[in-house]
Amino acid sequence: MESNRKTNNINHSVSVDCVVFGFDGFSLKVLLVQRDLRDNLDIGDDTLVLPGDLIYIDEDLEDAASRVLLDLTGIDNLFLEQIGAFGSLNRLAKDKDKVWLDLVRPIPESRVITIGYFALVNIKNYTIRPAGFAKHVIWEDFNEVGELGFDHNDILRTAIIKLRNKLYHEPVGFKLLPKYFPLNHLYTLYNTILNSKLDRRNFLRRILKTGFLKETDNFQEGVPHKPARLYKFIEKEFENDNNHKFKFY
Amino acid sequence: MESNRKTNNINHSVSVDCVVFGFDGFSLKVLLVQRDLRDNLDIGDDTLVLPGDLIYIDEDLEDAASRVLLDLTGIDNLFLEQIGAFGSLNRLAKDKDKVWLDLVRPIPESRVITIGYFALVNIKNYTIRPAGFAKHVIWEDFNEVGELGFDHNDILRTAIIKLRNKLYHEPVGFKLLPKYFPLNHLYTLYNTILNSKLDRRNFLRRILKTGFLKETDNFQEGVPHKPARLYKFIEKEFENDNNHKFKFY
DNA sequence: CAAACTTAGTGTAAAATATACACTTTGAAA
DNA sequence: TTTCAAAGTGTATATTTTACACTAAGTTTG
Repeated sequence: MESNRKTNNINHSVSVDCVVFGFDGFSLKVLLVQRDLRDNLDIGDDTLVLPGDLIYIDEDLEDAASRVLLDLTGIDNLFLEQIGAFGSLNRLAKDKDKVWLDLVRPIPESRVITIGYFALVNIKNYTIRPAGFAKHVIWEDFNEVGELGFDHNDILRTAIIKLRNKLYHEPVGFKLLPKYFPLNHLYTLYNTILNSKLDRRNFLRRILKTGFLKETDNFQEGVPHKPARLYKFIEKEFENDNNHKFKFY
Repeated sequence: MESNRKTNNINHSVSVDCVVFGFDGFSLKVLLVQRDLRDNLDIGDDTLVLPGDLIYIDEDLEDAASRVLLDLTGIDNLFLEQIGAFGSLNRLAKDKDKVWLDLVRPIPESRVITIGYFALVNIKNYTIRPAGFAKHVIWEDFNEVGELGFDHNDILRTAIIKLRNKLYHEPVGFKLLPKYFPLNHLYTLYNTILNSKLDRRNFLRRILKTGFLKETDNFQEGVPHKPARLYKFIEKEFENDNNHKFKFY
């Protein structure tokens, strides 16, 4: 991102790329950046890519992912989880990718392995970073994502699978919602992401039985129908090793 | 491994490390190598590590893992799955680790990120590679693994969690068994790896209902009791995206 | 102000699955 | 031919899932 960074403090073999998921109440969104404009180039390349960057030589992987997202959204301390490493030899081999690499990278021909991360954010919290490339950042509808640069479609594909599995086995859907939310928002979130139409009654029963939700005394406001009670997520211990027993849905 | 490899064909920032699981009928085993002897050093360092190596600059990640395991076991085409990337800044910072790096690596001080893989092998197929460092390779009982070099205990910890989750949701236990096996072997395998004592009757019923097992006309031989029927695994389509529905156990 | 509308919120019967046991069978060894 | 050890099968009960239906309560409309 900052192009004045000292070259010798950069690891030219390893980058991070981030899949940031958001939910606007209707559909699942992914944060994408326009790679051309991002670096103030003008090579007529409007290719969209995941936000990412080479890591510093003295930077932990997750810190690098955090930094990229902080630069981009101004939000710190996002929920982040590693997707895995992507190192296919031809991951940067598209013609357009090469043009971009030549212009931006000090060692354009070097082989780069990327570590994918995914983040879940409450889309309402997202404020465009005032300066710089912020205007070239978009929330793209997940189902309308086209061909991305590099191997980013692969990374995205892996990310959505991880997200779906997580949704089934871990209390993670809340991270896409504001602090207080009506149960129906959680319900549509599950339906949207899992691409299903769960039975509403059964969903509510099950989600409440998990014990991760606490009802509050607040209700929806400004809705043209009976306002629903707002719930909040209760932080509880959750052992990853036991997550097969846990059916969040 | 081969130290005559050309330095400029190596990516000095990225390595692979492999967790190879085996099952001997009683306990879960992990393949470990003695790092000192492996490279024909004599620095009085008997530290055990996971098999691994720097990747070649023109080598896919999984190919690198395969290569390491082929060198080690002579077995090709192992079941391999990525665990993730491990890139903590202090992952090579133990004193003993540094001594070893100084002796073996052309650029000992370089920061190395490693990609972990795990493999499941039928331990009976494992033949020690005739030459070289093979005698410094051991099958260690999983429960008796002590402090390993580098951050390899972290990698191992992540691997066992992945293995357990996989065992619950995917038909993967077979890969640790020979082609034909009695159901009881599968049963003890599950109990061993999951650290549980499942109800035998219910286990058998469930495992058969999955449809991934086919009975054969062969039976155990040389056992001092009623010989059990041998089963084999049926290759079927398995969608990773649907694996929450699938309870293998 | 009453009727219509929309989503909130709850009840339940039937089907399917999980759990907890117990018993029978069969080959080898004593 | 009796004993032993593990193979292999049955079932009653508890629990969970599924499928569906109804009532409640604000808002808007006529």
